[in-house]
Amino acid sequence: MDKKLVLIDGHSILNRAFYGVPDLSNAQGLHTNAVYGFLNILFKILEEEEPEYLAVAFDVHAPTFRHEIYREYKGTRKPMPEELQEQVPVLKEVLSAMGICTVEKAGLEADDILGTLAKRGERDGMEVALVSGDRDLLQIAGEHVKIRIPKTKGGKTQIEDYYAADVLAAYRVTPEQFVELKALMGDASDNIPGVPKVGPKTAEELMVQFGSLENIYAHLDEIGKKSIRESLAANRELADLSKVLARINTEATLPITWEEMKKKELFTPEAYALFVHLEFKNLMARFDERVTSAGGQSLEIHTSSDPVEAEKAFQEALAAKRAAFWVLEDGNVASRFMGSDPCGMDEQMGNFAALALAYGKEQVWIFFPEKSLTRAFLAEKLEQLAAGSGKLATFQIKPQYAYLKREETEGLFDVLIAAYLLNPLKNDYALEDIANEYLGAAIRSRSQLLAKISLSDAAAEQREALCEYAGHGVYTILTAAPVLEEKLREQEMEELFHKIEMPLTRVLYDMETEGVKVRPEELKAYGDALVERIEELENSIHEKAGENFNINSPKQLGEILFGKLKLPGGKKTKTGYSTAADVLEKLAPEHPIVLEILEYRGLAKLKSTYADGLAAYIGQEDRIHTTLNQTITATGRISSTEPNLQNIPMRMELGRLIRKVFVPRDGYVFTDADYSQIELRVLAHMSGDEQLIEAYRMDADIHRITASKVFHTPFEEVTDLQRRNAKAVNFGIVYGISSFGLSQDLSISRKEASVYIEEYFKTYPDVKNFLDRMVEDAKEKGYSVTMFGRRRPVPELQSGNFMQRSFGERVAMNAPIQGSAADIIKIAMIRVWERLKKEGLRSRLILQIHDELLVETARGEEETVARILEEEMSASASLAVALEIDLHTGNNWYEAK
DNA sequence: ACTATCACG
DNA sequence: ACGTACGTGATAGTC
Repeated sequence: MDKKLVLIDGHSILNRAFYGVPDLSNAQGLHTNAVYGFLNILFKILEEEEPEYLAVAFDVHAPTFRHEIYREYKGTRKPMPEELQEQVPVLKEVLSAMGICTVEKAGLEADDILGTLAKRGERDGMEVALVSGDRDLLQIAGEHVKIRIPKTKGGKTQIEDYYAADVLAAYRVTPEQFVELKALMGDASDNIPGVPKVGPKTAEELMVQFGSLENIYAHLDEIGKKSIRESLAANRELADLSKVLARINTEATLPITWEEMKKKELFTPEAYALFVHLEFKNLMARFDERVTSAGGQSLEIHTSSDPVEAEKAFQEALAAKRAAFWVLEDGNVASRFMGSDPCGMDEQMGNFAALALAYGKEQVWIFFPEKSLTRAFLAEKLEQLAAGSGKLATFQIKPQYAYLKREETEGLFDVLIAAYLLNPLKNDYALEDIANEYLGAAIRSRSQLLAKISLSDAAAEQREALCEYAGHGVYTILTAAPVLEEKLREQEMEELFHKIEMPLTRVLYDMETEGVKVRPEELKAYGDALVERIEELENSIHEKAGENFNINSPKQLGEILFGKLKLPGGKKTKTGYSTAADVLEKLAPEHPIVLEILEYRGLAKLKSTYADGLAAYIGQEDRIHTTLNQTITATGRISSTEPNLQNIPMRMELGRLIRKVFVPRDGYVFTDADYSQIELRVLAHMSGDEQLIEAYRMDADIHRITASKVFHTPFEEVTDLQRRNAKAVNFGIVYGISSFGLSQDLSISRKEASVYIEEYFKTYPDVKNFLDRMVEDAKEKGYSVTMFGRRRPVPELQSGNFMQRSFGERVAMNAPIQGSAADIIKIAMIRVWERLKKEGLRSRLILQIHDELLVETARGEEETVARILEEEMSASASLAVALEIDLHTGNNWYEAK
């Protein structure tokens, strides 16, 4: 069989990929979408062709790229965007790491390199596949030269192939004639002038009729159209010049040999490390070669189910200065409580698949529970280890408290939490990323090693893979912990880590385990009541529309409203008309169907997300166990998932009623305490604005005071509208004020909004100074900082893009405020939790909703709990203004709020 | 897997 | 001129 050669037009494919793949970037803010897309195309081609030789050609000076759309509209060059520019060297680095030959030469365009190599390959008896996004290359097509043009269609890459015959079929000219076709019609983006008045259509006709430029000029008089004939006659030189320009040089001198272009092993450790850095998760799955965390050498992993060995290993770990453990278990909190009957500790430990232990110099053990080695025994050993004086690290400690019952977190170090604090912007904090980022080591990921099988199944069926996963994982934990600890110290987040985040892991574990009781029958009844009205509305809407359609589909709804009913729409969104609530509200007077749609939407939301959604999470004893995530948000807030209990309806009465199904257990009541405007108070404190601080000292309605000051109106005479506007400005300030945003919120002109903001800043001048300083600082340092030292990187501030930079500015204003408030309530949670324990109370903290804590309070403990909440929440930070608490009790969440 | 929408602070 | 308020998560529809 003939040898195969694949040639790739580097810049052209990178360019294609850039516009075809949605914006991606890694943790450092480096854009990666084009490189990612390029590699996808590359791998697809390699799979299909399986070539022996491979080269990628580049222009020496990055050309000005031509985006199709711009070419169409403007016919001019568009400068290469910075987001793309920065990916060129990255791609070259990746190619080099994979040992792929890149070819570039001063004075030669990539086209010429490709043409030369393609022809050379053909002469040497190779099958050539030339991959480019540029149709100019079609002139190179031949019997053994296939031009492959990738097209991205709806996320999928399809490739058009052209041998010489295909070019003839598609364009009615041979590849050789393609040059002259282009010479006639010209190409503005390539600076080929062409013949005036001759466009693609005319050029094609002429070439089909006459076959060549030469022949066209030999038979000029046979051309029917006078204007074309005259233009051709007058521009002979231009036509000839264009032909020279359009022709790709296939005889260039390139001092490169086939040997250099030989494809080598692509999946090298260097490439793997780069992919980790670029966060190309699915591409990393292609690496089969063994890469390890132990400095390239393979790690010796001991496995055992023998209690004597376990005892010995734990004793050694206890004697070591540092140790790491990792309990591998399946499922989340909720899964521990999903069965019908309340199960005992033994059964709850059933998820426990293995325990990994690492200490000293590459001592790595993995214990698999068996009859002789019980989970309870391992848990006991773990407990003893944690009670020792050494440092003990782990990854994601929260669920592991099921086996490590201690309430103190001193000496414990969760590398997940540390990695989050060091960069809260990441989507996930997998151990392989931590190994790469902080140790420069490469370990294989769970998906690579175990695909989608559960850990307990892996323990039974894929023990070897599980051992690599657990062993390298725990070794990474052991070695990364001191690195992360040092970084936390450097970045002055040690205290935040040890005093707030680590103790909080324990608090959150208890809250999750405790859960919240609901009344299933009432939830069901609530849902049934909704269905009745939903069906009524559905019928009425379909009747008014004159046809049945899916109201839940924005697409179909848009067609009905703006197409069939001809309502004045035409507003926003990329995919079509917007049917969002604010748009529909403005449309309500136009047609009675609109109000019904709005009501339908509201009810459908309550039914699907809350009535039905929550019901699916009810576990033993009618309790719902949410997962409280500590490493999700950019600002330091906690988030709640499966289910989200931080967005239970509140603002609208009908939705709010669902809170009646959240109830305390028998013999208990709810105590709900929330901070009054904590973010504004944080702003008053951090800015030190005397006026704002004074406003809070007056102990009156803050929005009314603000309105009074901003609108120069006596306090008593402030109108509701004035108060509403002042409130919106207060919110706007916290979000990182912009006149546009405020005008949108208040439905006023941007000018008016600007006036409000100006007046606000005149009233509170140091708030303005503070916000400016926050942006300035963040710009200089690259991150924002909260009162307790929490950082949030703001890479957008460096962007050349106005929109992105403006976003960065708003983030820089908001993050210190939202983040400090998050710090404060976290401190309060820890203290409330500790007091409840210390005072031997039966009451439990069960939920946090950003500025609010919900305590399931034992009857008889109401006053004590109220006092604890009041005291700890107001004392959790010492601000220039008081931290006020609103506190209520009730027999359900509706009453207590 | 992505988009639109909407629930909360 | 650019076109957005800050931070989340769940659902349904669409591709």
